[in-house]
Amino acid sequence: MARDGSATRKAIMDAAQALILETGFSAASVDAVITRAGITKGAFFYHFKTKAELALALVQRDAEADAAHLETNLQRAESLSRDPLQQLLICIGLYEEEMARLTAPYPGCLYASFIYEAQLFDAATIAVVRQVFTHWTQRIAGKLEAVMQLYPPRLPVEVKTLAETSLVLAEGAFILSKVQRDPGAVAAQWRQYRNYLELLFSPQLPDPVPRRGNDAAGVTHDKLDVSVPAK
Amino acid sequence: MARDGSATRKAIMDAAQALILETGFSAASVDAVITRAGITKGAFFYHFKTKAELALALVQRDAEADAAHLETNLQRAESLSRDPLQQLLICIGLYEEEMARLTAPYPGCLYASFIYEAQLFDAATIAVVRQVFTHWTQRIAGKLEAVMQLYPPRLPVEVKTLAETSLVLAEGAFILSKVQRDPGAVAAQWRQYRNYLELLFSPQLPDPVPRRGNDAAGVTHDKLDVSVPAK
DNA sequence: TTATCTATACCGACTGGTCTGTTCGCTACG
DNA sequence: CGTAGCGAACAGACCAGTCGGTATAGATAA
Repeated sequence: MARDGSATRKAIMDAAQALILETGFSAASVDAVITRAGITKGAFFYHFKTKAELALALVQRDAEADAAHLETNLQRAESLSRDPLQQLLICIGLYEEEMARLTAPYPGCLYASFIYEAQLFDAATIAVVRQVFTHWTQRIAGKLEAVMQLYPPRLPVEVKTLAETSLVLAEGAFILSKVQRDPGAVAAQWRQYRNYLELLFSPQLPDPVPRRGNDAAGVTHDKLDVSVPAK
Repeated sequence: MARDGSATRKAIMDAAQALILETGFSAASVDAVITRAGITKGAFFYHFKTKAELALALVQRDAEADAAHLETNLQRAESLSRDPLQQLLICIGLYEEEMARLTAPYPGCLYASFIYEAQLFDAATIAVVRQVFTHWTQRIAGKLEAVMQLYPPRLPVEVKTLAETSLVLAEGAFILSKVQRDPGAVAAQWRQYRNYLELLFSPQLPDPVPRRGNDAAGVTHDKLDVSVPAK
């Protein structure tokens, strides 16, 4: 089957993505990528005219996957509750669950990786990253608007900023998890965002939690009552 | 004055730091650094045996500066209130003010930059980053412990995770501000952390804010009544 | 059925340039 | 005059990208 190059193309992109998350874009040399992918220079430059073209293809692939992922989770959440606040909390909870399921390779984000080497990329590549960010923000902000119609926030907040906080927490959590080599850190930070939204909007606030023992060993992370099908 | 090389050393480090935040470590070549610093290869390798040694020196310098910065802000906060919760909120507010004062060069964090190129650095350099993170976390967590002794949280939280959220928000906000080219984004996210802590712990919750006009134009960011001396 | 042709998919040696790091020499102070 | 501080040329490794060539699959045609 010398006729289908899509597998090779995918192998290149997968190898490159993993390498970039480990070493950054500049240090992920074409030689290193092709070694990891098990192919040669010829194959690489057959599929991508330049290394920059690979970068663009990578962010575009991630952008589409992430957008689709968000829609999936939002739709699941919307089918599980009619209340906008609950929908948002469930959606965040779904992301939390997914991140809690992660194990070995400490996650990372290509967008952040590229942004910290921003000068290396052309405007189009960076534009994709910016577009992903604004799309995510607007999608969440839309939900937050609906929430605000129903529940006045206990503190003055801008919807846009509050929506961005979800992005910010995710990106920051990736960094923390890499530093600590603890994939669980990401889920824990999603949980903080859920807490924040709940405290801001939820009409009936939970009773204060009685003080536990001296160290914070026995905190109960109550599970969401939503099971996500393995895809 | 051929006898004092410390100025040259500082020039190298400053140029390198700025370049690294723009392009990443690998792309910040020694040639680019010395051009920016206005010196030559000889001077560079007189002060730093290798490029890796420069990396270590940079994170160490930042680590010391950040630790001192945190102590300053904590002490200022402690002198302004006797209540641990207020102290923490004031301390966060001080960071928020400083970030709000930033303008042109969208801020960035050397730690995050290094972490996304982690494989390039030796264990000692990464260890410094990890140490900065744990130190910050423990310092904030200590304060949070004192807060919890007085005010039971409205939701179950781990002090460590909650302390890490401050770090996570800061790191994530740097990324957001770089993507949006908006230095103000960092301050806005610090504010979210203040909100979260207030909602979690403050015994008298503010009244729900009445819904404003359709767009979120007129949010009042009430100023802290604390002025920070220009250092 | 078999010979020929063409486009796709890939190989691997090679090139010009850039990278980190070395070497040596100059100069100005103590 | 000795050495701290630095300039300038150089060395060897590595980089992205090129190019002539190969293998295979299907279309065409005899």
